[in-house]
This record gives sequence, C-alpha cells and structure tokens, in this order.
Amino acid sequence: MPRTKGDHEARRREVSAAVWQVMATRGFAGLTLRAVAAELGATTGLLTHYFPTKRALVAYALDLLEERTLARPRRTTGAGLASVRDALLDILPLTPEATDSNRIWVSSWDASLSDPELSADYARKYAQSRDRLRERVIAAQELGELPPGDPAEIASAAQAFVLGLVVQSLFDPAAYPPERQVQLLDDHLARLASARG
Amino acid sequence: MPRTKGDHEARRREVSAAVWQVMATRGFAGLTLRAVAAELGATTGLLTHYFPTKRALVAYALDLLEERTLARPRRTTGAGLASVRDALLDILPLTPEATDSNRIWVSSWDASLSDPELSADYARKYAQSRDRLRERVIAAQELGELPPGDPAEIASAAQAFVLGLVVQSLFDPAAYPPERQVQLLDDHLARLASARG
DNA sequence: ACATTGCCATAACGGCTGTTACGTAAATGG
DNA sequence: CCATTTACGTAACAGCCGTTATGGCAATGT
Repeated sequence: MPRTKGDHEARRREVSAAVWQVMATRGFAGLTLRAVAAELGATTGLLTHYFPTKRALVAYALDLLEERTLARPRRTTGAGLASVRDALLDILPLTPEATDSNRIWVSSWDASLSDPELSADYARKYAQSRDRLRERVIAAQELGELPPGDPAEIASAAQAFVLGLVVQSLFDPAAYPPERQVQLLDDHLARLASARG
Repeated sequence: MPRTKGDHEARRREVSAAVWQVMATRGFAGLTLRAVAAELGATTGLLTHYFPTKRALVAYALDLLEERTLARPRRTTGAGLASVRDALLDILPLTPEATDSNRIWVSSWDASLSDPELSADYARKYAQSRDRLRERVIAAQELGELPPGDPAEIASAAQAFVLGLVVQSLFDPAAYPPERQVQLLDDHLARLASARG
C-alpha cells in the first residue's frame, strides 16, 4: 500500500477496483463503505479522504468502469457483418472479466430505475450504443451482407437480443456457456442475413 | 381498513399489494417495512403480525406476483406462430400493470444474483418458461409457419430478445412505446418465419 | 356478561449505515 | 532541521433498519 504523496488519481482508481470487486460479489445492495474499505485492507477514513460522499464514489467507479470497457482492446476481425458480430461479442459475458462487468451493470439497474437522473443517463448510453451499432449495420448492408431494411430496427433488435442473453447467462451460466452464447448470436445474425428484404 | 377477524390470508394479499407498490416506485433498495406499512396506512406492527420476517414477506409477495402473472387473462388469438407471439406479448410491458410487474422483476435481480438460492430459483423459472415457449415453436413448425431447426434454440433466442426488450423499454419508455415493442417483436418473428431452414 | 382471542399501535432495542471530527505519522518543501 | 501538507486510522455521531416486547381495543365464543 503506497504511502507516498501525489498519486491521488491513481489511488482513486485503486479504490474503484475495490468497489467493482464488492459489487461483483455482493451486488449493489451489499455495497458498503466498510466492505470496500475491507477489500482494500483499509478503513472508511481512506474512502472519505478520496471521495466526499458514497454517491460520488459509486458514480466515479461506474464511470471508470464504462470508460475502461470502451477503451479495452476490442475485437476487429473485419468490416460489415463481421464488425456487427464483433461489437455484440464484446458485450457478452464470455470471459470472467466481462462477466463481472455485466454483473455490476445489471446490479446497478435497481438503483438506476428508481433515480430519474441515472435512468436518463442509462437511456442515453444505450441510445448511443445503438447508434454505433446502426452504423455497422448500414456498412454491412452496403456490402450486401445484410438485406435492406431499417438499420435502426435491426440494431435495436440485435441490442435487445444481446442484452437479454447477458441476463440469461448471468442467472444460468451452466445453461449458457460461452460457446452457446456465440452460437445463439451467430444464429441470430444468420437469420438477419438470410431474411428477405 | 377491516378490523374483522378470520380473513388472514386475504390480509396477507393486501400487504403484498403494498409491497408491489413500494417496489415498483422505490425499487428493491427502497423496500422498507416502514415504507410498506405507510403504503397501507398502518405501522410495522401489522406487518410483523402477518409475517415473521421481512424475507418471508418479500418471498410471499414475489411468489404471489408470479402466481397472479401466470393466472391472469392471457392472449389467445390462435395456434402455432400466433401462440408464440401471444406468449411473448404477454411478457412485454405494454400496459401499466405489466410495466410495474417487469419493474419489480428487474429490481429483484440484484438481490437474486447475490443469493445462490434465489439465483437457482430464477434459472429454473426461466428454463420452465423456455420449455413452454419451445412447445409452441414446435407446434408452429408442424403447421409449417416456422422453418425446421432446433426449437430450443429458437425459443432461447426469442426469450432473450423479449427479455432485452423489456429492459430497454423500462429504461427508455419514450423510445419504446407499446407500438414499437410490438413492431420489433413482429419483425423478429417475421425473420424467424422467412429464414431458410 | 364475561373471558378469550385476534388485531394492531406504540415504543424500544441493538445493529449497521454514511458521515464527521480529530489525531497522528510520514512525506514533502524550504 | 523545521513547517507544512498529505494520507490515512480511530472513534464517535445521528439516522434508519429489522426485530421484539408490551399493551389495549375490538371482535368473537360461551
């Protein structure tokens, strides 16, 4: 544990990692300042030193998680339909880290739905993700890999499908191992590709 | 407020309705015995009189909600593909009551994912729902309304799609009004029907 | 009419929560 | 080498939580 000065922001990121750990194991309801402190091997005094309030701590941790998720190395195996597939594969809980992220994400829904501000924030993020997906769908259509049709509808449907698959996988990982998730996604994409415009 | 004796079970159902109300508005995190009591215009003494513990109260309310959801009047506009569509429409938050139910449902996920017992219970319920859906898919295939292919896969995909659509609709009801939800579902079913086996 | 029982309010309990105040030791700057 | 700042630990606070104990009032059985 560093006792040196000056690495303020770095320490805040370490704290965030502890928040993620607690959320992934105990859920949002079990997220306590004392639990986070214990995860760090410290006390609540450390937390209050770096964050004015719990809300600020959680907000920072969730923002940082999203930032890391967006900035992580992503699949890029091709253009068109392959890039649509990549974007969707990047969401699924195919690895332990992705599972934790999705776990945290789902756990935060309860609080978000009760808070209009957070709810609007989520709606905005989903809309953004949908737009990015739509661009890839358009590209796939231009390559002739997907039949014509409203790309926004196709993107919305694909997003909903993956979102639901995430939830199913979290609740029943035995029934939805990675291969099965990929299989279901590929079937979905195959149906998109073979549908008559 | 009835002060007569003997309607013990009926009173427990009234309490459950208050639990639903609180969960739909404040979420699982805001579900407090005092909040439920206030919703009833009573005190916590009433609650402890009818339920030994909070866990028992919540379990009863959620079980009753599921029972009511299964027993409610359902769509039955036909057989085969139409019955698949009906089953999926019955899940979507197309009415205020269905929205509340889904809201409660999603809110309970945080606690469920942290509790292996509850998690297994959810996995079992989802598997059951999937099996029922699979039966309808098979019927639709036998009628020639759906191309051949593993009915379990088709059912899983449809379930995931609807589940994701539920979440999206809850977070962004403005972007997913009932017509849009139905539209997206019908598009999904149309793609299923037109896919080459 | 009376005793009993069901129904519920009131009040208090210990425990856990986020937050605050304070103390202190180490790192830093001059 | 000293003054200052940073980085925490410690301890306590009020507030809310679920739970329990107690008491009274009204409905019920006799």
